[in-house]
Amino acid sequence: MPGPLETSLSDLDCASSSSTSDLSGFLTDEEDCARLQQPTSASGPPMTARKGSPGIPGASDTPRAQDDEQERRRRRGRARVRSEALLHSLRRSRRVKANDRERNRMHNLNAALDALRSVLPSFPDDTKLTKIETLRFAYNYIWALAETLRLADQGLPGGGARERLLPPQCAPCLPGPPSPASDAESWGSGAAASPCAAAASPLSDPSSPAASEDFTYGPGDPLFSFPGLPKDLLHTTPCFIPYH
DNA sequence: TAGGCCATCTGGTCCT
DNA sequence: AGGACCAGATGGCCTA
Repeated sequence: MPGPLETSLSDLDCASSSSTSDLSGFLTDEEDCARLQQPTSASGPPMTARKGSPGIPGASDTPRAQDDEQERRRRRGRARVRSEALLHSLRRSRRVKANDRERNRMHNLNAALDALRSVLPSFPDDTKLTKIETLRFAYNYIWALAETLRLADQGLPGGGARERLLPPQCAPCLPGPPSPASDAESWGSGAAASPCAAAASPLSDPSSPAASEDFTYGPGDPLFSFPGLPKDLLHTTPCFIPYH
């Protein structure tokens, strides 16, 4: 049976962890608490190993000396449980705080992604782009806009050599001047591990707006509007697809 | 029901 | 020491 001190400390520890909104970590907490609430005898081996060794020589024979020894053991046991509980409590509170910060950090990241989604051309059916789609789409969109500006500066109508229209990440697909190496992994896992992989079959995905027969884009296009973007840009840029 | 996406927890590492 | 960042694990939800 745990003494009053052990019980109160363990209860305090469990209460502190359960008072948080942290639910998934709660199970392990309960296990830890259960461990902490084990009877003092459960923390036994060190105690039994010391049996009879300390104390005044010759005095442990009397009943009074045996009582004192037992009391000392009980105190040591209580102190040990108390320090373990405090350590656990400290670790737990740090973990809970770290979880809170991490949650907040991810919320900020998601908010930034939402902000990014809000400035990207939207689809009519209110489909929310996934995170990876948002990033890919944003990349392509920025590139397309930059390309539009560049072509406008050159007085070109929007056509041009295919090579010139490829974003740097697609360069490995083609012979030509070197450009920054693409990091295929950064484009996520799955079928389209890189823009180049996506470029292999630009219109193959029937769910892609670009695959639709009546697909158009440009000012006023209800499906997939990239304001001011030269129309043939899409068809000359295999990487220019929001979906993989 | 399998697979994709997501939120959350967690422990490790790096930075201030 | 504490916070930020990261990647792995896990479980829930949704859809084909």
